[in-house]
Amino acid sequence: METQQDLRQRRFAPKEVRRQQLIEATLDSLAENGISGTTMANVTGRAGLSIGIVSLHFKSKDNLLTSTLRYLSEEIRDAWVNIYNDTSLSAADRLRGLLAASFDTNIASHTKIAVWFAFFGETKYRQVYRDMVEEFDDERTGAIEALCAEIVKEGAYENVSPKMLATTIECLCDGFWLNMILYPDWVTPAMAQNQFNDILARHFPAHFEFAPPASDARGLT
Amino acid sequence: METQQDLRQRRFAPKEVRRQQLIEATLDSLAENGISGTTMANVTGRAGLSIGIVSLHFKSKDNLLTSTLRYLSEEIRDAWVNIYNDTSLSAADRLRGLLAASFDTNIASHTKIAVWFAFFGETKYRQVYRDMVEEFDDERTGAIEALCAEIVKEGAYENVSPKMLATTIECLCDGFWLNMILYPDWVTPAMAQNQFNDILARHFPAHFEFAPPASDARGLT
DNA sequence: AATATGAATGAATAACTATTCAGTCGATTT
DNA sequence: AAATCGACTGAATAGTTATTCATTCATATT
Repeated sequence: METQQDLRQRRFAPKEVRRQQLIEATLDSLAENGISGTTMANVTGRAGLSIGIVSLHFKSKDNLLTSTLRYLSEEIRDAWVNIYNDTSLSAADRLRGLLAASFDTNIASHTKIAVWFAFFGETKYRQVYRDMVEEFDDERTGAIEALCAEIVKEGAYENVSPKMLATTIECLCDGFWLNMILYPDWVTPAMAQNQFNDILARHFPAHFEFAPPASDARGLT
Repeated sequence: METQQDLRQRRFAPKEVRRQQLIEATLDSLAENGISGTTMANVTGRAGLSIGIVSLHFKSKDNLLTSTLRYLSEEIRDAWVNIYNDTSLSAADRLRGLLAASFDTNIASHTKIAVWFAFFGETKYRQVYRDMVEEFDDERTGAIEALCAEIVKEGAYENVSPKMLATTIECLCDGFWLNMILYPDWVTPAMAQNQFNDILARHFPAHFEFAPPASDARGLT
């Protein structure tokens, strides 16, 4: 049987294999060097291919970057949508699952988070991001809001605005992501999970439990 | 009397005026074009000066960027430290003031936030950021933690970890900043203030009041 | 085995950019 | 008024990078 790995090493491979191979090399280069340091030579060198290969499979560098962003955004959407759509689970479990998916180490690896922020760093690509991902972002915020609304209804909670809480959760996600790459030793996915749980327990005490305080007390100065 | 503005227009001006002028042009260029689009010609052109001026006042482009980051980080530190150090205010008011300063439109303008994220976007400058700002970041998180601890003591609140809450606040700040430049029509400084108030009211009900729900209810779908 | 196909190569090109530095020019001093 | 000073200029330089395309070569077809 011929594996993907074999195909990559061979001189000729199907277009889709090469495209994926180049996108992954681009992810690595963007994470390591940012947009200004990501050159064609760098990307193709990482992939073990020649300079000219990009113009063959993607017309231009710009198109390669755009395709890379599309790949990332579709990957992360797939990750949370599956859990969100599983209506056999309770709303609280679906919310827990959606957040867990957002900090899964495959989806939110150091490399991939760094690439997101590489795109956020320049107006030009921030616009590309908006044009491409705004719909997904809206969908995701809407999903979180819907889950919060369902939990509010179940628990007859007062003084909780699902829309407001959804926005807070989204912004907090982004903030954790940023601090995970700025200070990886300090901010970890486990910490993010823990803090989300705390926030949710404060809003929905019948649905979420406070974590035992031991893990945090240790860190107090 | 000779104003700063006059000095800028003249062929000769003191070094400090030129340095500041170049830093401001760099801020604008970084916000508009990111790091990869910020060229010497672009920066000096904006400042109405010639190409060679950067090497005269800053040795290199790299030094210009580093100096720009230092300027930003000192500016934001000055903004919150003044309020934090005013011990005539209550801890709750000092926390409110610190957060208000972080979303002040001079400190956290669209341009300046975009510049922060330009530096976060590339590993190389993320490292520069860490080396330069980590101390300030620690100081700020420590200040927020200390204020939270004081409020906890005042209110004899249980189940609130100052360290954990400080981290949440910091991450939420960053998340709001990002979304303010990604979706400026959706996420505004006023919204950020409102959400911080809600979070704090949930932790410290005797110190912070929930805002009237009217402003949010309008937005519900 | 000969031919055809098209994926892949990489040298060459054209465009761009940071840095340098000899010369310019307004202000100050003598 | 002449000389000095030093902030400023911008053409020239050296280096980098995206893009192109004639050529190479593994595989498929006849």
